[in-house]
Amino acid sequence: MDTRILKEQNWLFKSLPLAEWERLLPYIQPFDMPLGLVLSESGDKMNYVYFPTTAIVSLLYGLENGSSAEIAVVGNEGCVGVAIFMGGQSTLSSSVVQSAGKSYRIKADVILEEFGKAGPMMHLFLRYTQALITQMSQTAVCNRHHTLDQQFCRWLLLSLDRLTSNDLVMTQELISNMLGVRREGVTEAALKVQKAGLISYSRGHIKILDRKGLEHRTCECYQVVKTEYERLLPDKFAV
Amino acid sequence: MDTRILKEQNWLFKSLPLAEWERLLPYIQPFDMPLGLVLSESGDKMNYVYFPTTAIVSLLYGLENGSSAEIAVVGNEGCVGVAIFMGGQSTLSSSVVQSAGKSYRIKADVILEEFGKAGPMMHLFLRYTQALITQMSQTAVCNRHHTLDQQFCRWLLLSLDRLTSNDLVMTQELISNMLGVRREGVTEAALKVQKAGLISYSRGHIKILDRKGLEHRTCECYQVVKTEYERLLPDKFAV
DNA sequence: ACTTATATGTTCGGTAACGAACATACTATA
DNA sequence: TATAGTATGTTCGTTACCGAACATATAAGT
Repeated sequence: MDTRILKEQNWLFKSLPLAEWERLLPYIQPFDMPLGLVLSESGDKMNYVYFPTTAIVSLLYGLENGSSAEIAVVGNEGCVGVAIFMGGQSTLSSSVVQSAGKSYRIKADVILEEFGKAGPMMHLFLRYTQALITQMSQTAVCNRHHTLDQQFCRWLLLSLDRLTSNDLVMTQELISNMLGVRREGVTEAALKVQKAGLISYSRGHIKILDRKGLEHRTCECYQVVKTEYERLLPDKFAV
Repeated sequence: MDTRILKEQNWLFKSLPLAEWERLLPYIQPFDMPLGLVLSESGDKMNYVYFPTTAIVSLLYGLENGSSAEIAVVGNEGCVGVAIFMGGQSTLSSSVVQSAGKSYRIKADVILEEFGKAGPMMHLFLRYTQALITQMSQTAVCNRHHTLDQQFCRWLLLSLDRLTSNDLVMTQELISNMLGVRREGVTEAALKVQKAGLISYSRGHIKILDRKGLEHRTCECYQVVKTEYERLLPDKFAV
């Protein structure tokens, strides 16, 4: 097994100048992310910043009545645990592995030490945080104004952008938790999109057949956020 | 007219150590905020960071179809223009004065200069930004799961917390823009809340009669965000 | 092969908010 | 005091989503 740590596997790593990278390298730990793993619960003090490579993590917000909603998605373009360097130590959101895969992690104090130098890493991480803020804001507006159909397509595209394959391992039940709607609603949306020939699925496996079609069917929110990510995180897709 | 600049008028100012404060002081400009003034439009490069004292600013997100939604509110606890020090220079949200009043502003390069020292000001501003992220996230979930009634009460309370009086100057039409719903919906909500004796209003003036009642009628989102603000911005209410 | 668990499909009545059209009432100002 | 402008109130049919209950179908375990 190859245990080398590859700078190119995460956009934040890739964008670090060599000096900073070499300072961090001894502290980078490989970390496996099985589906459903909870990296942090609402209000928990966070001990690590996680850098997904092939995994995808959802930032979720829960309500008293048990319902919840995803406010952002993090893949190999970013990191989980911005609250650590933002100074709050914890967040009210919880982070859950939405798609199994690999990641790296670094202890909070190591991150804080390097971040405090106010060098390239700080600026990089802050720019990423702003991209995250954009995603959260657009999600808020999307929740208000767009249909479940559109949001379902948007969610598929967000996941797709963070994977190398066209297959998602994800039940409709889980998607409904992310989107903060009923499972039945997702079933209806999925049926429509399948009938339109854009996806096919069965028992927790979704295959994307027509990506362009999904982009056409979703709301503007997907493209707006993507464009802003590309502005803030240049060459993201050259990873 | 008294043109002295008072440190106590804005929580971020108040929380700055003296050394930082004195470095900034020469660059602080008083700035009047009339109702409806647009501080920045979506995608504009921002030239100032604004620090409201008696004014309230809404961060709004617009969609292609002309509808919009408020994603956060900023009063004398914070500042408008976090994108400047986050490194993005611009945001997709626009900022509009929701309640007329006064503020201070500081040029972007002055803020960046002090921020780059990675001292107390940086940590303060980042902690505030995290509070803002919390507010945005909770708004996203609230948009998804709570009734217009509850959101109307929440909106009143958010404004109230940033004012000294119990009177809001605000038409139902404007509130509907903020909440991203129809004006008629706001009228119905306002009627119910008025019948319950919690507010009284007429033609753009809303008087809060029973604040506790509003807190009881709104969703958890209001208190959750307030508590997190108090954790991240200690002694906020000692301003 | 049989059972159990899980994922998806379908139906039904209910409701919150929508879109549009229109009615009323207060305010400003000519 | 007449008039125009603005803010609020009311109605009606429509729609998207909800909540619950139930039906089917595929996979997993023994």
